[in-house]
Amino acid sequence: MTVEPKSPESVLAPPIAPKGLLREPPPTDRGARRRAALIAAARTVFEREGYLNTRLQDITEEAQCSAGTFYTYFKTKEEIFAALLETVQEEMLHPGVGGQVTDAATAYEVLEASNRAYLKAYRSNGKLMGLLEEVALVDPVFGELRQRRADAFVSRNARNIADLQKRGIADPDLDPDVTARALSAMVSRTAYRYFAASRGRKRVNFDKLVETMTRIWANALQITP
Amino acid sequence: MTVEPKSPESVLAPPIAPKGLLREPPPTDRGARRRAALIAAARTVFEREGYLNTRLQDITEEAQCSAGTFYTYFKTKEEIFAALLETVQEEMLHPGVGGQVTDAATAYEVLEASNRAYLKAYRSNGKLMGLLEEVALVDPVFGELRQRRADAFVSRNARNIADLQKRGIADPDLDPDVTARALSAMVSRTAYRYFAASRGRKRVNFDKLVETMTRIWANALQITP
Amino acid sequence: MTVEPKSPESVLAPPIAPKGLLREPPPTDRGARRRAALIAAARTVFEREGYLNTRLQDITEEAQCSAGTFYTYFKTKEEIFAALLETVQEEMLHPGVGGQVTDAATAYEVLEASNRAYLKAYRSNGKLMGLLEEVALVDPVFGELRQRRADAFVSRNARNIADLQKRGIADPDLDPDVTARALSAMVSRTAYRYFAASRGRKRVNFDKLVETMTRIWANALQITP
Amino acid sequence: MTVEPKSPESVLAPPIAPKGLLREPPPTDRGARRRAALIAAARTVFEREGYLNTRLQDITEEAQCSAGTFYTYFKTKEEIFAALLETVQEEMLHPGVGGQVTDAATAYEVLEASNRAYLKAYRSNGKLMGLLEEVALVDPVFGELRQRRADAFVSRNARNIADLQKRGIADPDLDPDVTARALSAMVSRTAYRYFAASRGRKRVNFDKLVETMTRIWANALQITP
DNA sequence: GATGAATGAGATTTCATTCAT
DNA sequence: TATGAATGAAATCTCATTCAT
Repeated sequence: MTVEPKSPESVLAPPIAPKGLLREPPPTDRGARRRAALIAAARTVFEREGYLNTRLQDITEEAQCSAGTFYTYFKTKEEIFAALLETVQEEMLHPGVGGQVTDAATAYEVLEASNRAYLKAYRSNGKLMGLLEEVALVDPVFGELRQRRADAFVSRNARNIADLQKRGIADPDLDPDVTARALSAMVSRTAYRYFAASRGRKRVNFDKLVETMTRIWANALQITP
Repeated sequence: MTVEPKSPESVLAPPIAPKGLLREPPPTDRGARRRAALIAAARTVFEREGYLNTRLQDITEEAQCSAGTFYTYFKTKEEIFAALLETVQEEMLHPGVGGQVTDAATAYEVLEASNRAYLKAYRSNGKLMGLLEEVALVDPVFGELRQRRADAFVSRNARNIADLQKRGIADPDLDPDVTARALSAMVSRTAYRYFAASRGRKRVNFDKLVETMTRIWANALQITP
Repeated sequence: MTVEPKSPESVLAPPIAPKGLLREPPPTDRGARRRAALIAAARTVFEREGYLNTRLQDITEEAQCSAGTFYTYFKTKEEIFAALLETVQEEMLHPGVGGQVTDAATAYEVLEASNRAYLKAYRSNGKLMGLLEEVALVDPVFGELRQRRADAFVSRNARNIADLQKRGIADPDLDPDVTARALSAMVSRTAYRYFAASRGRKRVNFDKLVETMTRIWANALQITP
Repeated sequence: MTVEPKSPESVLAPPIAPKGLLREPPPTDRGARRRAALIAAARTVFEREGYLNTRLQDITEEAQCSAGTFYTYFKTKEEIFAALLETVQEEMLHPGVGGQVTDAATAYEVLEASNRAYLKAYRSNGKLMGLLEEVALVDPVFGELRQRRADAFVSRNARNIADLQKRGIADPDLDPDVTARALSAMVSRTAYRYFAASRGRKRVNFDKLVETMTRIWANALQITP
């Protein structure tokens, strides 16, 4: 199973994605600072209150500026959320040591590394990922955006699965598309449950989580480590 | 792997759930009809507009009654949604074919029958299931309710998996809890994608879907048919 | 000069006109009363403050109801203004005894009766006419509406003038279209000055005004009484 | 009919008028250029958007300067509009041919020259004249200003008419004041319709317009050329 | 002078809920 | 019960004007 070493987590699950509808950055330093403060405030409030419950006033209060100032930088809640995503996307998309997966790795090891990277990234941004889930469900723009991204990664995974099948490594009876979607959904949804929506429930052992995800995935494809 | 034949889909994924906060049914016939009409209207509008976008006025318009009448039967949007769930829960929970799974069935066959029943039920109420997803995310009451129900079924599945492991039929290296949650999530999430959130994308062949879900599940546990 | 006896003032100047964009009347008596109260309040406030200066809150305060109630009956300031116009249009359009002008009247007498009727109507609704002037200038919808109405009457006047010219009664060197527009503008604008925009200036003798308008008009066409 | 040859159009209709509330011109060259640029921008935007629709930001954007800079030169929208009027008043008031009217001209010829000059000036600044109409209606300061100016010219015209009556040249039955106001209104309003508010309607032949205005005026006074 | 960020009063609009009829 | 009018608390958004740099 050959995988581009650049972004291994992409084998498994969709990354987040900002919107292109962002205006040019403020010319002055002060403006940049204020904009950043608003975005930080937005993150704080969004994570505390949820996207829907957040009023613009909450954000400006958190950022300690007036209501009007918000509109100097953003037009809508949607727009500041897109800006927030853009701000954090780097940490979300390159969650660690993806590049270190070597060519010599077995398919199983690649899978494990990918899952680990993905879950690690998810864990360290759990609240934000939960937020993203909320927004995607509630705002069609983000919903479609996320959909498209997810689809892209699913089809890449599907190609990989088909490739493994051709080479006799994976169960040939599985439909590659459906399987890819199902396994991606499994990982991302499980991550969501443990890291984003874990309302006061017992925490899971991270290594065990990685191992289980990987083993399920490998078993499902009938890849034996 | 023994399963209570009553609700086979419960092996795999959480059912929907009504709320206990329902008032007593209206005494008169006319009242009962009104109430039913309001619930039917609510379903129509919810499915058309989404839960959040729906205003109570939309519902009363659809039900062709006045705004005030709504309050004769329900206090809030939440309450009518709970009533709607109660109305449909029977068809959701007993999707028909469940009872046909025999004791003699192999674990694989049980799995397949369960998946088929669950997916069939999901498919025939796709919009409503999507709605439920929205509401669970948006309204904490429903979110927690759904969580609890899901947890109950996940732990039952976990027990089943542990049992299979003990009997040497399932891969002993898998953590039963995490695995149960992951595979349940996989099925329910995949169903969601294909039947609830399938915005204009190509439809999947239903039998292939059932087969793939079942095979992944069986492979994951290392159960060979 | 033959004129349809129905609405003699139409010879000279455009009538006001409401909009067709009105919703159906409220079903209950109480609703009808409230709607009427809002329109009356709107007239009061519009005439006192001007159209632009009027806030919806001013109207609801004057009508002694809450802000929300406004929206039960109207969507915008524009809409309530249209409703107001509709309410008053009858008194504005049929300002008196138009039908009493007999066939035997000379062209001069017809002119005088028309002018008198128009000016009388204008005088008794001066503030409202001024308001209409403001709205037409400020809101394109009403501007165009008024334009179209005015054009219709101007062209009728133009036909009358052309007819008089053919019959040798009016100065043949005048362009009928331009003349019709010019004389109509003269009357309506003069009325506006004296009755709508007469900010504290000395009042004019009404009969002298009628006489002068008529004489100018007659002289202009070279009709000698 | 003797007329001061300086500004013949004043016989017929009111000129535009600047305000006295203007501050001293900026000392530096750069300042003067900036101010001029702002005024030019204001004219562009006012004519494009209308006075009311124009936000100060529109003007500063058009002038390519910052919002704060506006306040270096003007205090309000009102003030920059006054400055704009001052800038254009020369071309509005001395439209060219005025001085060429000789003493030997007959009253009719004077009338025609005056009308031609006025209409020509109006035509070449149609949009601005329309703007002035809007501002006069919307802003009481400009409204009164315009009123006073108009009154001044009307009374001069009234004196002229009275003079012609005394000399037996004009119809003695006309009230000089009302007549002066009416005929002035006729010309200015007609000009407005054709040159300022001619939204897509067919254009008028300019010479015919001049001729008709003049002939109506002459006929009205019973002056035969 | 110039900049552009910051302000905040003020206006509109929505809609769940109450209440008089 | 049914009606639909009335309410009024939010929340959003605009923009003239001020001010720190």
